[in-house]
This record gives sequence, structure tokens and C-alpha cells, in this order.
Amino acid sequence: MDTKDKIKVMLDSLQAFYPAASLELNYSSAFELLIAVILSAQCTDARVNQVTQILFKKYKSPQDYIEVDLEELENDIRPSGFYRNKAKLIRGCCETLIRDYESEVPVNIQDMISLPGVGRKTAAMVLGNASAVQQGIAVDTHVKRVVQRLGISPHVEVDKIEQNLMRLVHPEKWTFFSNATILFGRNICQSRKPRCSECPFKDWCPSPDKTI
DNA sequence: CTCCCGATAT
DNA sequence: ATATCAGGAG
Repeated sequence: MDTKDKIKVMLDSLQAFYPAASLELNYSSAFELLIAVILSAQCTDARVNQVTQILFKKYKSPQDYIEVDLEELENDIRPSGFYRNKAKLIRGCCETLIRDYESEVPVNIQDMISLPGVGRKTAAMVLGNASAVQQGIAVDTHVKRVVQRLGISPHVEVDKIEQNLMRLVHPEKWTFFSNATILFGRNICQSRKPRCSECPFKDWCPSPDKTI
């Protein structure tokens, strides 16, 4: 089966499995999602939601994040891990939003990745889910693992994998593909103990039983 | 490439 | 004990 067919089969199955694939992060604006995605690095959604439930009541705007002491912000996001890094990134991000973007989250990917703490994965995820703008495919650890196992992209660099996927998937489906593949990677094609017997692609997957 | 960080699954 | 979890910066 060639790569194009794999993508086609994949999209069909994912539509059936996850007809309305969405994120499991809680947010009520592009700005909140931006903060949530920054916090989600190397951290589960459940924990991020736990943190943001309190955080979003206290911090409503970019200004709110730069007015408190850095230590206070660190303390407020501590359970998400990497809290010193993340606090600094959030501060820098909010400062840039205020200075260059009138406190609004940009709606194109070039502007997004200019923000401290925002790479293509975060940018694509925020744009696709909160701003309904599909300018990239969020290649996170799940998407990377799934497409590697399925033999869809030979690359190991996420940027190259993304470029590859953007050629293979119609732009209107970029966000769906990303969201659904992440769910699939979390629920079926897991990193540690993949549930290959339940996988709709087991007949042609070149990496049966967790070889990657 | 390393570092940042802590909780949880295995 | 150790690998991993919705990464990105230096």
C-alpha cells in the first residue's frame, strides 16, 4: 500500500472512530488555549486542566500575567512541570502579544511562531482549534509516533514530518487529522503498550507490536 | 545536543 | 528503576 492510500484509509477510519475529534484541553478563547498548550509540554491534559481551572479565574489577559511576580506565576503553574521555563515563556509570550499584537492572539502561523514558547506544534494547535485557521499540522509526540509506525513518513524531524503530511492531507482536514491522530495515538497506538489487536490498520502496519 | 520538571505507568 | 507525558529554547 502506498503512502497516499495509507492516508486515505487512515482518514476514513479516524472519521469513524472520532467523528468530532477535538482537544481535551479546557479553554474558552484562543488566548486561553495558547496558555494551556504551552503548559501541556511534557504533561498530561488532565493535569493542565487542573492547573488552568484555577489559573484562568485569576489571569484573564496578557497584562495579568506580567503584572504578578514571576514567583507567583511559577507557583500557580507548578504542577504542570517545567514551571520555571514555562513561567518565563508565558511572560515573554504575553509581553510580545501586548507589544506587537495589541494583546490579541495572531491568526497566522508566522506571527504565532514568533512568540516565545510557541513552535509550529503549538501554533498549529491554537490556530486550528481556537481560531479556525488551518495553516499547519500539529505534529506532537503522538502524531510522530503513529506516522512513524505506520510507515507514512521516513523522517524523524517533526518539521519534515509536518511538511510531508501537509502534502498528503487536504488542508481542510489538517486540524481534524491532527486531533484524531493524537486521540488514536493516545488510546490505541500507545507508546508503551500499543493495543494492536484493536487497531484498524494492523493488517498493513509495518511496525506490529511496538517496534518503534 | 541538553536542559527544564514532577507525576504516573510499567 | 526508568520511560514517558499535547515541546521549545539555548
